[in-house]
Amino acid sequence: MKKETILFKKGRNIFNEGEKVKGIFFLYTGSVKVYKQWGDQKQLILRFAKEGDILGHRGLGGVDVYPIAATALEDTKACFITNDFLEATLKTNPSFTYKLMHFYATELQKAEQRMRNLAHMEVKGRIAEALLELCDVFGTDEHKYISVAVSRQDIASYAGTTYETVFKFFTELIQKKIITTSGKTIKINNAAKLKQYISGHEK
Amino acid sequence: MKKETILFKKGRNIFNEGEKVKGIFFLYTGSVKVYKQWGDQKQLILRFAKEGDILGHRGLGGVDVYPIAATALEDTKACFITNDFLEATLKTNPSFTYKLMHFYATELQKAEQRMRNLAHMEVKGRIAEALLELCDVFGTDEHKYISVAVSRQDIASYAGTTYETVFKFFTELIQKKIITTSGKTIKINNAAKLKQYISGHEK
DNA sequence: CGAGTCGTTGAAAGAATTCAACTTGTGTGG
DNA sequence: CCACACAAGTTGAATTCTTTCAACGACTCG
Repeated sequence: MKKETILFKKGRNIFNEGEKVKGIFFLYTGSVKVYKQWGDQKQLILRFAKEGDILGHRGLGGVDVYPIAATALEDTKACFITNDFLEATLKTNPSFTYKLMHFYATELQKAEQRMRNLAHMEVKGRIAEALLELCDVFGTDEHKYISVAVSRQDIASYAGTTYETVFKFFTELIQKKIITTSGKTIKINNAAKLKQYISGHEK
Repeated sequence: MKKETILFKKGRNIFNEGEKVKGIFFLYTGSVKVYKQWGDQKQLILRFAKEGDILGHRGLGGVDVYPIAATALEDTKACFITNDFLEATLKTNPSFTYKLMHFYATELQKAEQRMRNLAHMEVKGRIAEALLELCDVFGTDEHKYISVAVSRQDIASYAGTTYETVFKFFTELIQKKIITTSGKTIKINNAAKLKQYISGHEK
């Protein structure tokens, strides 16, 4: 037993928080949200992943249960790699280990950057950041719309705020023509103005 | 040039955010805060480190400047390891690389845990968490006081809140005899009650 | 003995969430 | 094809939590 390709339908859970770690995934196609739960209702989305990204690597630290959950945002194909195979590869292929270590280091930096933002940036800034991040991760289609339809609830969960707050800020942004929406997809018209909401917040 | 031991006086910066990465540090003695700046006045403390901990390892991800700063909380001795030496060790010693990778994976988990807390936990919970974390990292002296005197400002920066808010909550905790203070040091009398402020927050 | 800093406190202001209502859309069954 | 029920989208107002501001007393340093 080594690798196998699995298809996850849109909305399906790939793995759950607290579930025993069985291995890691490489995404072939599709997109995924990775998140942590808080109470019943609230979640914090840690990261969006797309083709080429690794998933479930958080299972490698100490404990043997996933500290996070992952759900497919659209139909997603992933290659599953068992722990045994992964461990064997790490042992025989030091340069792979080295690369993976660098990957972790980068992820850590990003996580800490975001930690600071969650702590000190105001909500509008965090939502603006979330939009730019989505654009960055998923890219845009031929009409400059963000390629994946992410719900406002998910944007809220990513920015660490509520659905309504996102909604109200979106209304403001649309009025100012900084973004445009069409159904569930979003277009950023003016990234520069969006970034103004982020800035270093000096009074 | 390989390793050298350096002494940092209390309050001294070990390295600054944006500074070019020169290597990493292992702490022999003392304690350190690792933080990110926000604007002029605000900072978010990411982590407290003590003897035996690694410092500056965030410099390994992609960019070659430290994404964070570190300051000694008390007189601290550290062993400095240059990048060259570190890289050489990583290349010749795969099991070290493997361990370092695991270390990163664990740090990443902790960071994401804390991210969720910053996003969804209310302030009192975050302060309570900060106290328990301090206790966990630094341990207590013979009178059960936390071994290192950390300023309330630093606790605020760790919990992502303001000095005054920490102060007021401390007053409440002291009244309820959940903690005791003596000068700048703190004793936790009732960890269980402190944890109540953290809980899963279901209404 | 001021000047200034730090610790302490209360009150005001502000930001975001929550709540509740209303509108729109969707689907089901008559 | 219409009527009704239910879910989802939209909005404003009230509430809550936290921060900010300002003032006061204590304590330290020239």
